[in-house]
Amino acid sequence: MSAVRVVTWNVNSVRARMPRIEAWLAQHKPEIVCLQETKCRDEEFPHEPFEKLGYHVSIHGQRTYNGVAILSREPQEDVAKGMPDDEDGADARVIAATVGGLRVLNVYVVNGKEVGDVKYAYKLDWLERLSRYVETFDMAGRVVLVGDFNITFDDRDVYDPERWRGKILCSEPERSALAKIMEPGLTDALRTFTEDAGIYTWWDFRTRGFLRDRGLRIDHVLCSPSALEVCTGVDVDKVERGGEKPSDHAPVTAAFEV
DNA sequence: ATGGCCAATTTTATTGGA
Repeated sequence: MSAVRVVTWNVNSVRARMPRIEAWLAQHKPEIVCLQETKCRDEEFPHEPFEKLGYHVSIHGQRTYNGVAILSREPQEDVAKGMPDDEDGADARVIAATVGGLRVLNVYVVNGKEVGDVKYAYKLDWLERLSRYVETFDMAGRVVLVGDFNITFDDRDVYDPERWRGKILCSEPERSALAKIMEPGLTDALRTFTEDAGIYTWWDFRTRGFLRDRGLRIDHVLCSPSALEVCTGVDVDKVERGGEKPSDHAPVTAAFEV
């Protein structure tokens, strides 16, 4: 038995965040790290600092927007970039890898801008495509789907549920789309440990939301049954959201005993 | 009720984020 921690963290630009990321990894030494919004081309990705910290690195990058990466202390197998039905030039929002028998799928879900916007329709369509992709995963094995889902599950994930009712990140069609993705057997790992409201993973820069703890829980760790069996906890590192030049998302860590 | 901040590129504005 050994501990494997899987971190999901929307870093909001890997290059702008590098000092914070390096310090955090050096402090916590997690085994697997899934990054979203790396915001750089593959050739611009800062491989060296991660390799010096002892990580194998797989990336699926894109200039300016999107971009995802998986870091791991153990080597990665069967790295898959994007989704099978991605067209040429599709957003770089998905990467998967197998590490130590754990199939890790890292996603950066479309934001959607606002309900009714063309980007909202794109979000729902994209989620439908993700659902079909997830169906191809072997849920009898240990599957962990993590990332920035840009969707809350329910009122407990929202600092002011009435204000957000039906709005982007909280609308029923988004939540239904997420439920459909989970239908093959995925569970929101955090909710197997606590029913508490007020656990957030993102706070708006613009409203200085972190100062008043006005946040949303939109970054999730979803586990197949056999992964959930060995999951021992899920933690949001709010400390990392404070200080100088943080991302607007906090890292979320799921611990496994495998 | 509204605006606010941050990062990258198109850079002294614009776009996107959530």
